[in-house]
Amino acid sequence: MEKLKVLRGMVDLMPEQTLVWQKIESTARKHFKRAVVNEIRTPLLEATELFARGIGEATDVVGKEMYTFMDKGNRSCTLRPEGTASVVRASIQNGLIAQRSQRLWYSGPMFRYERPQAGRQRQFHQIGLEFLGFEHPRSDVEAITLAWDLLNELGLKGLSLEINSLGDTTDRLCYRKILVDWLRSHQEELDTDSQNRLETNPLRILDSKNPTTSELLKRAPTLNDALSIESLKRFRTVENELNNLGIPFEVNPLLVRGLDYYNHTAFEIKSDQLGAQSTICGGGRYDGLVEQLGGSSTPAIGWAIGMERLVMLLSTKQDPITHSKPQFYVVNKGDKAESFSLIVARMLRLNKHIVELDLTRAAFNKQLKRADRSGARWAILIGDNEAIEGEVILKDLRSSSKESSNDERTTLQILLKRFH
RNA sequence: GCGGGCGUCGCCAAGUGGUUAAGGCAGCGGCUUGUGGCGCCGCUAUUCGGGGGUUCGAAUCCCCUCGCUCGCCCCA
Repeated sequence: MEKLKVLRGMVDLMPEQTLVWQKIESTARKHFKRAVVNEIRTPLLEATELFARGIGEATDVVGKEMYTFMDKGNRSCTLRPEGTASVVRASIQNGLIAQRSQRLWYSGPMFRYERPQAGRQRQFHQIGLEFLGFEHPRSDVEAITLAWDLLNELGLKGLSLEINSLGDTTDRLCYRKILVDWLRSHQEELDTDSQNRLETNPLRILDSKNPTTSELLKRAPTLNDALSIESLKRFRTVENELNNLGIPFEVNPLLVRGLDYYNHTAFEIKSDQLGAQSTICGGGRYDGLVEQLGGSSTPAIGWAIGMERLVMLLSTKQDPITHSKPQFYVVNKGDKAESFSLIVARMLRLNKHIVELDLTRAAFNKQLKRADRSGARWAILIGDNEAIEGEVILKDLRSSSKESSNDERTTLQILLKRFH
């Protein structure tokens, strides 16, 4: 029979790995709580239309990377490739923005049909933040700060922040025209991918990794040159406030984000310790999206962190997180003992102790061997004799004494009397 | 979708044409019928991702295929 395996690009997380994930999740939860950012959870599955309209038909994500299928009602459904569109949809639908501004965060799996490689799976996980209804550039700065501080709180080193301004819609259209005109005059020097993008998504050409193209782009007109006074002023405010906070950053005029909805501030946080996929956080302002998805005009900014990439960074660190070891390991042999051991283990757990119960019915010495390996401090030995008397033998596995007369033993006997 | 590397037991791994596919870890059983850590003994791949082919003979050579992995594209 053929072996069953996970789908390509999907990953099983084994017990030793889930510890790192739990740490990230709990750190993030606490971090957001301190900034009064509330959690939102939306479905993994949405109408295809949402992403097509929200993210943009011309993007790679929508064009070739979505998990899309027809359901039994003949509706086109898509496994969410990112979180922002869903959060905006949910906020509009539930009247969240109509009431007041919102600070939201989410975490969970996203799906993109791509070739897997280091730091990129088909099912991957993001922690994201969305500020809805905040217009002032200070909200950009707070959003960025929350990303930066979260990553630092997790103990990551070698991070760098890059920011850029894409301007408002008018700026972008204006620049788009300037750029396309300029690139047309150098069309022969462009790689084929970039030539295609001239039609579909010219701004994406800016962060092409093709060497000759990127060389050419050094001479191209920059986005900054096309910014209006207001947009420029806005961008300066972001820069100044980041400086005030002492958060180091660099302006990267070639930074363009892959999704259509961004305007004004765009940013990425990269790590120097990852492979080719070095961006661990990406985000920006998306003032037009809410309206585009049917809500009232609402300014917004957000970001997303790639959890797999975080995990890669945290797993290479020196101090590994380890599983909690049992305090008690219950060894039992014999029919009455087996029955009684269930009671003893339960009783200890009800009193907040960590207890591993041996369920194998193996020989005493085998069970003790396992007790030793489990890392438990105490072994509780139960045979039929003990079970009949309602007693147990407590053994300290660190010393070699058979029984010990300290507090643990006393506590145990008191508890036993109560439950027997 | 396109390139490079790799695929031998649950894990790590030797073996690169010749009768039985090393070894280590883990697991199981025993020495020790109710007392661990150490030690010793034994057991655990009719089979080398799958399918064809070459050969007297293949894990080892060839072809195809699948999977993993790294990179391109793109993105978190």
